[in-house]
Amino acid sequence: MATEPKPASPPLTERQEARRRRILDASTRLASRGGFDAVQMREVAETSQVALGTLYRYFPSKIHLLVATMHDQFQQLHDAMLERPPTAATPSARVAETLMLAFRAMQREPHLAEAMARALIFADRSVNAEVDAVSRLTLTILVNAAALPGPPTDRQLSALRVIVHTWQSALVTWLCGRASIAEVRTDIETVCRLIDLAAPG
Amino acid sequence: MATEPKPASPPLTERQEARRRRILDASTRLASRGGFDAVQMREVAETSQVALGTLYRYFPSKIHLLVATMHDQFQQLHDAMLERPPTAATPSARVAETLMLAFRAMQREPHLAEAMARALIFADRSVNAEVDAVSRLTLTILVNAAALPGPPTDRQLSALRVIVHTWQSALVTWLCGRASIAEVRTDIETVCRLIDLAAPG
DNA sequence: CGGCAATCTAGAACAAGTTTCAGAGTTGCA
DNA sequence: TGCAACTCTGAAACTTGTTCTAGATTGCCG
Repeated sequence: MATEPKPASPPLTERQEARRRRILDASTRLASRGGFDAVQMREVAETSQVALGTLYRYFPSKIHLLVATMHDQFQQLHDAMLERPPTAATPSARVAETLMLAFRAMQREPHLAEAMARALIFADRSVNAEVDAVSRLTLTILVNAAALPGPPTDRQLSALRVIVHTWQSALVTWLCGRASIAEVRTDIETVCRLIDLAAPG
Repeated sequence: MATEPKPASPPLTERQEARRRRILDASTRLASRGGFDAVQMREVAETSQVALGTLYRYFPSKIHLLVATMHDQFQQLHDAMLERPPTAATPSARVAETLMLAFRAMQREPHLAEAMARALIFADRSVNAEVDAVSRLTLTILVNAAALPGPPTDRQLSALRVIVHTWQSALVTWLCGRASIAEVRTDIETVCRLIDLAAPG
């Protein structure tokens, strides 16, 4: 699937690591301020003290940059969740709890959420590697949250994929004012029932 | 919700109607050829024999244009479905049947599907009116397909929203090569179970 | 018919993503 | 240390979506 020099990329030097971090931080800051449109490549380059060409060497497009930003944010979210796992009684309720927690985090930074979510869903094939990374991380978070008794079955994995789709769409729909929080909550609870429904046996 | 001059737009003259149709046809043709990127506003204008400024008067952005194109295509799909309603036994199976039918139509024109789907999910608030129109049409198609005994309940409407979200996401995921047809089918069947699950009582 | 208001046309201009390039700076390595 | 290869910088150029302007056309009303 991945044709880009992503998997076997050479290890970065310390300065390069620092540059990458500065870029991601600038992206996050600009996105938090004004959303997708406010993340302008020239400004990201300037803010992170890097030449435009260098920015494009690290992230080959604005979409790549924002998807990487999302991955970065999700990792922080994941760490936070490992500290405080969901407490609800059933797998579906735990997944719903986790998603609503994530949703509330997004509500706190709606512009950032908008920028990342739109980049993620707008991404085309050239961003597959990065999008897959985010998907895998998301799935990991949800599998952890579900805390199923055994390893997830195919049906449960399908249910989780559907849940992720729904969560992403609901997020965008809410961000665009086409759905209320109440509808989002309802839809998330609705779709999370699939987990119990897909229980083995 | 709608702030644009959409609801009470004055009736178009015959020539204007013809221009609009030429534009939508050009958009469809270009999208079928090369997808989202191939729909270039200058080329749409040229192909449809209309000045660039006029194109922007009819459709205020590329996203507006592609969402309108999707609406146009769905209306044709809807007409086709009224002719041959789904035949499966349960509401969820009928909805799944309809969605897979639509999915197969998309497979026949993958570039067109990509262009429309990406425009739809990328659309921001300024396109709300048009996106809502497509959502309403989609929901209508599915409610018809389900052929529920009574009017749909809130839970069933929520289930249908989730199904639409899933269908759209699955479509894009498939178009980007991030999921196989088999996964798409599985996920659609998975999510359609929500309809039965949400049966009243 | 004459004229006004809206619409359409052609084309330039602008904005932001992306590419390119020459030269300066770094790094790895013998 | 010295050099070859790679990386970074700064700036200009290019692409495509979008806006603007000036002048022609159209549609309509008296």
